[in-house]
Amino acid sequence: MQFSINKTLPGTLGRTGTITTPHGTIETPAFVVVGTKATVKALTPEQVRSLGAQVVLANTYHLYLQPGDELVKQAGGFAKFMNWNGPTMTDSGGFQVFSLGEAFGKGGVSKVAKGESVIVPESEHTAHAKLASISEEGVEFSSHIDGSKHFFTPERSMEIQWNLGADIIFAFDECTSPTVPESYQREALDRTYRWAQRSITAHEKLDTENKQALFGVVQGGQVKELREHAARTIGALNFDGFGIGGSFTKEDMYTAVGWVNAILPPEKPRHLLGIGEPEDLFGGVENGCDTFDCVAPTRMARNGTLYTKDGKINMLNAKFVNDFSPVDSTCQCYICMNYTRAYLAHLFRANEMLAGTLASIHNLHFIVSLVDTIRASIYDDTYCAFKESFLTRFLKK
RNA sequence: GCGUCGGUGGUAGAGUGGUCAAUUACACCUGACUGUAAAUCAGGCGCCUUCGGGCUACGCAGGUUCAAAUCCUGCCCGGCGCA
Repeated sequence: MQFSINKTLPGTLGRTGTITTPHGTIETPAFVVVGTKATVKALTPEQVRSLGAQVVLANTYHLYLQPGDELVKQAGGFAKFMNWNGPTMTDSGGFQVFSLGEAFGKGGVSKVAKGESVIVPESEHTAHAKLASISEEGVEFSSHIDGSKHFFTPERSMEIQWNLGADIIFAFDECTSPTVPESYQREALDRTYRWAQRSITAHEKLDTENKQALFGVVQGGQVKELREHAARTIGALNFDGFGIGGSFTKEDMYTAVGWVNAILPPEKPRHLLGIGEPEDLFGGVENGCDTFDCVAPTRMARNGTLYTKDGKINMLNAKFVNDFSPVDSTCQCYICMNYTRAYLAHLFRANEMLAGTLASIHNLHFIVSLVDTIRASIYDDTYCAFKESFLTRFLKK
């Protein structure tokens, strides 16, 4: 993998660039489409391609459990397996340490916290039922599919990701919950650093020809000192790029990302893990992130929420039943050119599979082309004007 | 015509004297969703309310009872059986 910076966004950490992988290039900033189980839910790869996506990200944990990374290896890697002819990434499974561990069963805990800090005092921090438990060696977890026990280590994650065969892979990290105290954040951060070193060592043994790029993951929660420490230490390791992970408060997300990217080596690409609501992308780009992935566009789509330039709309709302206008009258996507809100509303109400497909095409097109436009606006020197006009309209109530 | 079973909220269908404004499901209304345990989840769903409560409701009309969706009588409507 190679990365070149093409232009910078004056007065910010933002830049445009090109990532060259063995399976094609990624013009950055770019939105990475999530295809967890080697499928972008509800879509064919042709649809994913034609909506403008450049790169797909799959998940180590999920593919390891089903159908198994050995089988994916036999298939020629997950890209070939799913018939995606383009750049790919895999997440390390580190996020599942969070979602199946500390966040398990807690509907209110997500990686982006609402409002003030949700850190609970150490004294009130008690163990909850969960599917994952962490030790220095790695993470023991129970399969959410059949309850069987498994053990992930940095070495195992590297091995699985090698078998899955993505162009860009991530070091095994611990994504902490926003509900844990700072003392734990610190402990987890140190462990993630040691896991990063082990990930590099393990990957070097597997990938002797340097086919896969390995990105280290910067954690540190919402604490400036920890974030900066992580950026310095992880940034000093021999990674090809970096992922910024963990939990944020919505308001502090961009500043936290800025702390990190001010320190990370600028010549290496940075991926903001799991972030991707429209309003978040601007903050991410300005603060030096090159790529983003997020399940929001596809999950929201399947659940009936669609992006429009005037904000999100819920297609299940009664008012759309006889609304024969397009989802977004200014959108050029296949859905907006060919279908009405009333039709989408009907498909959702009738529980037809096509609802999820059409909505996913629209939402992904919306996000992917939003980031494309952000990129273009940096080249054109119109970024600030574009951001202003987009956000004013998108966020107005 | 006789007999018999049954008529419950938008629908299906529980309930068979008080704890029933009525289980449950679906439908309907609204909200949530950020490295996918997710085509998922949560709340609401008779009318009014100063949120204490008040009012009207289980085919219709009467009656028994302190108390009826629940018991009795008549009527109306539907299924089935016999003529």
